[in-house]
Amino acid sequence: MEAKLQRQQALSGARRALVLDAARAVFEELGIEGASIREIAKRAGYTPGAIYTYFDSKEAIYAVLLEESLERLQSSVAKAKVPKSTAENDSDADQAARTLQAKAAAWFDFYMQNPRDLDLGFYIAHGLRPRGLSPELNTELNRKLHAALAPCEAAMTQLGLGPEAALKENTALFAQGVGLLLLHHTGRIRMFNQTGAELFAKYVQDLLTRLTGGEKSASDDPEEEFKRRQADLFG
Amino acid sequence: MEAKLQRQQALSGARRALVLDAARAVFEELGIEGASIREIAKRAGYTPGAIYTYFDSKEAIYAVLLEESLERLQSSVAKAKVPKSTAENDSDADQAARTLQAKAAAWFDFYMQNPRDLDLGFYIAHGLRPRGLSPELNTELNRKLHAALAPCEAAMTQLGLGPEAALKENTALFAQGVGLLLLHHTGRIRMFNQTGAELFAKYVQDLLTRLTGGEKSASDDPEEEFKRRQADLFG
Amino acid sequence: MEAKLQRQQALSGARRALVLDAARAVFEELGIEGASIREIAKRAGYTPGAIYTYFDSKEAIYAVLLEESLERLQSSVAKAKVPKSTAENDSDADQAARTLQAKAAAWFDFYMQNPRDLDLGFYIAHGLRPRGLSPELNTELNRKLHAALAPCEAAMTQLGLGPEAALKENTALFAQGVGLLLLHHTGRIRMFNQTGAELFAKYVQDLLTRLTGGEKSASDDPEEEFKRRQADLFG
Amino acid sequence: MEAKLQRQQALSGARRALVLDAARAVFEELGIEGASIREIAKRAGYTPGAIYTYFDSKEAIYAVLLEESLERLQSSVAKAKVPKSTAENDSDADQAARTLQAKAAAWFDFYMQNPRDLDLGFYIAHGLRPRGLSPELNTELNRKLHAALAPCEAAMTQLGLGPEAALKENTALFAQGVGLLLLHHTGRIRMFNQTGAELFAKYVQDLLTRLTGGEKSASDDPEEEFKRRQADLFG
DNA sequence: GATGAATGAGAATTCATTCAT
DNA sequence: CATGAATGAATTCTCATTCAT
Repeated sequence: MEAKLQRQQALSGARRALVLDAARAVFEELGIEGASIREIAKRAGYTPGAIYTYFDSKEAIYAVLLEESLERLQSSVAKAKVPKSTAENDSDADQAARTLQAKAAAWFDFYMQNPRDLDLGFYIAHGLRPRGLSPELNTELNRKLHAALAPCEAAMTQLGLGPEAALKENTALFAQGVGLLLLHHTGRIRMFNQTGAELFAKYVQDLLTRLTGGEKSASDDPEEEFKRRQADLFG
Repeated sequence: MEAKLQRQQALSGARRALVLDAARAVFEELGIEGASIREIAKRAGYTPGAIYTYFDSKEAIYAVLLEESLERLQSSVAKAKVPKSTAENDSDADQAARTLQAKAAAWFDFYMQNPRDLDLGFYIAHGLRPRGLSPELNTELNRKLHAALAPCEAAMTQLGLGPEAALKENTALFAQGVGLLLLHHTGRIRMFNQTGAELFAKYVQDLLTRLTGGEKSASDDPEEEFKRRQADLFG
Repeated sequence: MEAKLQRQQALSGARRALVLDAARAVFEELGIEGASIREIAKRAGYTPGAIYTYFDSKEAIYAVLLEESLERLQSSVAKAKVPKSTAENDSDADQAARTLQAKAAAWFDFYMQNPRDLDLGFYIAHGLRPRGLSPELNTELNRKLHAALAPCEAAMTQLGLGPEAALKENTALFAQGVGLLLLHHTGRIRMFNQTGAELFAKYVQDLLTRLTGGEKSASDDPEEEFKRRQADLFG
Repeated sequence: MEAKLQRQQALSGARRALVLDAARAVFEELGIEGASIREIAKRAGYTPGAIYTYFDSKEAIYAVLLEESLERLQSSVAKAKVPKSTAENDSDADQAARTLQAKAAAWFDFYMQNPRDLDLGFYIAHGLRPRGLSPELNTELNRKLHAALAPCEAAMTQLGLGPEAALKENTALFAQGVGLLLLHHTGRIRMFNQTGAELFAKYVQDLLTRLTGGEKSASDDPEEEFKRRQADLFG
């Protein structure tokens, strides 16, 4: 009996996942504006009405997808490896610097390779403004985004910044990344003959320089380090 | 006969402008998602069908509106006054620094106060990807955006950067601003307890520090300067 | 040019009327619950969307239909002929009595023969309670209903009732009629082995007796008069 | 085995009753239009499909509910107390008059305070015409309604009316009440500046006057009696 | 140049009902 | 007995666009 229940729940979950997969695929292909319950149902092999067995509304699907997305983001950042030092005199600050670089690159890279996830994040901001989002969910989503960005902030604290300053710098870092990603995904970055990744790496580099007073860099040779970071991003 | 033709063309242009005015008003009020040909027509005193006398499609209206928007942007930046020095030993570099600050603040401020223009800019990037945009128009739009941002780039060159470096820094500056604006308009910036304007001013400040080796600041007292900038932005 | 305009307006009105006719037919056949924009459009030879060229909403159609209905009701009452007296000693009171009988029979008869019009009247009372009805429209509809029932009230006044008493009696009269109509149209009246018309005539008769102190009847022979009324109702 | 069968039937009946309770609550709260199998099931703690174990269709639920409603109506009327006379010379006719008043007030009051029950009664007359109602059930419902109204009819007989006349008057009485209730529940009565209860009491009063030739009233002071009746209705 | 009419596709939901499990 | 899944048809309404007049 328990086994049966488990099987059923698994099935149910699987079918729900099927719908989510379909929704993801639709978003991927048609974008958020092109997505519709009709289309999602069609891809999932369902009647439109059947979707409502699994989700209360279209917005509810968006919300779940976004939650998932943020979880993947956080997981990506968490899993990002911080390179070990090759130098002898590796200080705590050096370690923190490498952490900042690695974690920042991780979230930037995530959105670089998953543009629709960025869309999703800003969709709720319907025309760049929030809507259809319960305050609780909003809080939850903020929490998840924060969690994903927290490692960078922690690294900055270790580099000597106070909590307020660290928050400020982390916000600026996030803004820089988001701006570059937007420019990249809209093709506007080409107009500047730049790549988003390159500029983001440079930003992080400059940030470190600022934070460590220029004395300490994450690598002895900034140029070399820069190229390594590049490779990391798209490796 | 020629006179008649001219008169007719002038009239036509005026009526076209009427439609554009209506469209602008609709976007301003209802946002891009809320806009519809019906609504635009109603406000212009036309029936929906009549709109197609002046524009081939809804997207065509968007495009023209965006062009206009970029022109206003450029004009705002051009008109932005660079403060005269009060110090005796005012160098060219000091002048360039003040220019950079003023011009950057100008475009940032423009989008801060006209969020719909930002929407418009990114709309064409329907879900953050271009659509309904001919390559020629795209090029033209890029040109106009570039023109608006050029003063900042020029100032950087004057501060000693080579053309490539200046372009790079200008791109980064733009990305930073766009990121902050996005965060601001979506309300996400509150999650960081920051204001976009403040962080943007800080970014420009840090940029100047980097460019002038820290010796020269646009103002003798960075803190005071910072507050002045703030006032500028929302004065 | 004027002729053209007139022709167009006539056409437009005709098409609008076409939709109304279709709506009326649908109501007639399917009842108010069975009516739908789809169905109305189909009968009118239109796409559902086309209906919205003529009416803002489904409720708007209902409203117009109901207004029309009340106008027809009023017109029916207005046109109802009051029989001349055959007696020599015909007083004003006799005349008023005959008026009351004729006018009351007129509105009762109207709803007897047009059950859907009664439905319509009470539809707005969605499950016996008003909805989707702007206060202005509601007032207007009330006004129209009042106008249709006014002649009865006037007759009662002439029979010596004060304004308040006349209003009271008219309300009771209307309630009696409505109740009987309801019983009739739902088939419940058969359960009483009665006909609505007969009972309504009796009510009016009794009312007259009450009002004239029993001395005066509209006819010298109540029974004969009663049968005449019956014939009137369904003649 | 029989015991088991009985137990099962009892259980089944209880569960069926559970569904009915839920349905009643839903109707009470949401009205007939707002009711849905889904909602009823939810409140009964069931899934929609389960409802079909107990009822063949939505309409079947309505029917049972209406039967119950009529039983409650009858019970209300049966339980209605007839006031004892305070006068010395209390005749049978006086007693009958008081009975008529009390019983009529009882059913009127029942529907006054339970508007949904009235809805239910006329729902089956979907748009004022029967549907989804088997002839047998219809007969049964009629029988129940009759039973509820019978006491009034009996009182009239005691007041001297022949069977036919009593039936006729009872029908008229019912029609009057139903008409007033409808006017009341749809808010239309306000348009006449009247209250349904007041007018119904007056009707009964007039009826008694007619039946007793004006000599006998249920009370010596009609005005006082009238006020007492009012209190009865809404006490 | 402009209108009014109309299309046809599409939007998100809701619903009573069925049925394998 | 009850569930959960699914259907399929229906609901009102919106929209960009076309086109004869």
